Amino acid sequence: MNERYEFQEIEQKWQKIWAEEQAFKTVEDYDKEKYYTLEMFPYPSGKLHMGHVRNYSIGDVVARFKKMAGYNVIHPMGWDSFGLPAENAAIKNGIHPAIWTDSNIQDMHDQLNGLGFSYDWDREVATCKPDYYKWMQWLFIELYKKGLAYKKENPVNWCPSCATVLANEQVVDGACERCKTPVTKKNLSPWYFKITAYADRLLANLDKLPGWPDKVKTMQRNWIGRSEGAEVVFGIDGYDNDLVVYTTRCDTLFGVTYMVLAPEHPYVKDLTEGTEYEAAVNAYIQECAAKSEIERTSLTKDKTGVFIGKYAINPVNGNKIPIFISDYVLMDYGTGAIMAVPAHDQRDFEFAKAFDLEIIPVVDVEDPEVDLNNLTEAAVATGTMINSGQFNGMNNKDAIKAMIQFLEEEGKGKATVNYKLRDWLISRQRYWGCPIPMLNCEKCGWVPEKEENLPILLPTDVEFTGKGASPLTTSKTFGTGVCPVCGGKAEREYDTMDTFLDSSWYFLRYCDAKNDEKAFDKKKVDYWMGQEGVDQYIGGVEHAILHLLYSRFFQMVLHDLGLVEAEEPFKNLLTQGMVIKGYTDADGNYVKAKMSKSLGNVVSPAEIQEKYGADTARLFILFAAPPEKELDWSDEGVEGSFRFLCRVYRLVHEYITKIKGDQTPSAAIEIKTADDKQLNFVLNSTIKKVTEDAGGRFNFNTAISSIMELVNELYRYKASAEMNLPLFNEAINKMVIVLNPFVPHITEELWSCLGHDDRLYSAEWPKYDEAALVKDEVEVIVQINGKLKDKLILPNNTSKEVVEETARELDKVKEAIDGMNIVKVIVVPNKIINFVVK
RNA sequence: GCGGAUGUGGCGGAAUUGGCAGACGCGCACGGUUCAGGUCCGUGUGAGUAACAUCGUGUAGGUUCGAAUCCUAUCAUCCGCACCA
Repeated sequence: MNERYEFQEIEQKWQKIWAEEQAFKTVEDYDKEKYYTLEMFPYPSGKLHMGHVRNYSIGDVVARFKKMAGYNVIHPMGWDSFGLPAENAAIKNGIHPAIWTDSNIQDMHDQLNGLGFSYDWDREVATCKPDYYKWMQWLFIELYKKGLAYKKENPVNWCPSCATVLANEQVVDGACERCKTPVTKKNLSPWYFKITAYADRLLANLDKLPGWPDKVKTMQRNWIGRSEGAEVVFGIDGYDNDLVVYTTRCDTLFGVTYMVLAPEHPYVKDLTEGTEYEAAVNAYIQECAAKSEIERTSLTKDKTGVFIGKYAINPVNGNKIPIFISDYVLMDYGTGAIMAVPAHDQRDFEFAKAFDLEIIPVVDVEDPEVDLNNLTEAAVATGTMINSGQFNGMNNKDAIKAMIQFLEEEGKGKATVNYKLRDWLISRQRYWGCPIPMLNCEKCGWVPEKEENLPILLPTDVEFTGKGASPLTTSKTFGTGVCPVCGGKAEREYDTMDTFLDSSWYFLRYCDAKNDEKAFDKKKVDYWMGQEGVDQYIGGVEHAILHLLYSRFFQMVLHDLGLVEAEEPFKNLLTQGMVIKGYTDADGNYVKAKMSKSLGNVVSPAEIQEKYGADTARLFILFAAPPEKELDWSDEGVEGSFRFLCRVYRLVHEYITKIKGDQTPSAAIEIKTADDKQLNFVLNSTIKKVTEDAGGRFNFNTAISSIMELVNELYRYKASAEMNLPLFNEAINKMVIVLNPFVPHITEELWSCLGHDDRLYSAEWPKYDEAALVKDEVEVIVQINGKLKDKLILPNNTSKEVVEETARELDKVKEAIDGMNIVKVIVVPNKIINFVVK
């Protein structure tokens, strides 16, 4: 055994051995209980960052622990390898995206191996490879056949910088989620997935996911945005069509004093054409269209709009009320039209004030501060109905139901449910993505490609300019195909798929990654996924809505298609916190922020690995904070972790010649002295703690701290007079095993040095001895009125009576109760005695 | 505005069921080892006091024999959503 901890030598040695021995290869064993550990696969940018290292270190501990605990563990890794950076690199450097991506994958593959992660590389997938995207295309067609994919012309979100459309979910604060460029509207005819058909199920199933963080579930609930209300039918004076609005406040129908349509509402042209209002209305529509999403949503205060010269008729009282258009009404929510009740809706109130419109209160709210005749803001509290005909006197909550019933009887409305969730726009006008396997035939219209013609390969004769239409249109070979229905000439779809499709089912492909006949075998997927999906999914919270919602949608669809058993993809979800680091800002203040190149507070995994080794990097990351919290990077902390590993290494080295090969079986180890007893106690409580913390609650920081306590105890013990070598040996061996999931290289090395021929990666997790955890003597806290006064050392399980008797004899207790009345004595055996005195 | 979280030493954090607040690590101080520095080993380290007392988990109340933990109010910070009718 080397005297010094030569981490680089050790790490390389064991990585080589693991590869040679195929240590992490997993095969289906249908009789054995499985455990699916999954970390979000990376985009192959070429370099790992600390966020990756944290994500994968957490996953690796889980995988290694569960394997040692006896599960058949699947722990795969792959590449989310379609996407814009590759294409941008191609535009900039003239390297083909495939070459750029392949080389990055190779580099990152090596970096992951360098950190000692226990992946089964036989299951590796890369979404940009034809053997993966063939099945992506197949799945697209399956969705199309089910009526879940459709093409529709629409004004869509367009990122001028990325030169592509974006899904609703990819627009953040009116800007492109990726490049922050303000999004504009463009009329296109993209493909959509009908995710709204699953809105209710996506919402309801969240209640069946207790293993997900509330934060993520709440975000998804808000995003789906279910709201219960009613559609109300208004007539329009001098127009044949009815005007349907959506409202959650049916109770306020008597308070409607005007109507508003979205500027894009289809009636607007009809209602104003050839009238004196046409010019002003068109001018306003132009003005709105020119505004970017940011301008339209950020200037929230000032309400604008135009009267269109027509009147609607209130179905409950026949009142004629003016119709306006305004951009505070959105075309893509509800019906694109609203009934305005300025007395009870703040937005309507602001608009009514700006346009000097009538305000009629219809709910006498339970708020003494509100003067209904002189409102300063909308009155939104609950209350009693007024000015509402036969509904007067009702509680307004009840009036909602009564009003809906009334409308339904009159044929003037019905109860409905609305969602904020929109259908998923999946077309992208870019090259580096999966081609959409659809053809447009002059005779037959849009038809799916034949299955035997899949995959539709990405052409290589394409120009990358970053401008204009989809790059696939520049290929001379790609565009024409044969109509699978009539055999005539058909034109291919030139757009590619959103890369979020690729990542919506990759975890299923891992279960059967090499299948070239199907997307995956159902039996294999059902084994690994089970009834409830991936056992533990780990990744950043930034995917709370996009990826995690899309994947749930996909899984449900595939479940409905009979392709998989599980209805939800991820049983348990852990969202790890960001890696942050302090730095001094321009004003000289020390602040903490997420590691980023622009702030200059980045620590690269490579430099840490070179200086201290992969084990130290992993240990520090796992020790410094619980996984779901932010991780504050500290260079001193890293050194502390390194020191700990040196300390462990030295301890083994110092005693290696004495304990190596000791064959005393655990059962034959005698516990003789008090020191022995103490060491045995610490050893077993550490095993218990690590088992619970690393295997159950995933609090790796406390698991590691308890192993540190064991090491400290071993250092204390070796100084004791009568060292019990078999016990010491046992403690060191078990310490090395429980440390293994966190720092696999050094522990394999020490295990081997200790004379074992087997490997820790396939070792059995140690059990703790309950008997060793029972102490002969316990410390009992003595309190007077809840304040600590003294401590008693008593035999374990001393009766309440004896505890009280003993405690009364203590000087400090005598002193405190002298001349006082003992009101009550509370005794919790083995823990505490409290005298309540007056 | 709505929703979700989080507030504990000089710092990262622990306290899993209401029962010794501050485990473990960093930092700092002192001692040993060393020619010396570093390493390593050991001791100490919430405030306060000569020592006790006492005070102490954002703030103010409350429940309880007993509260970091439960309840009410409030402040601060972070995150998400946001003209969703």
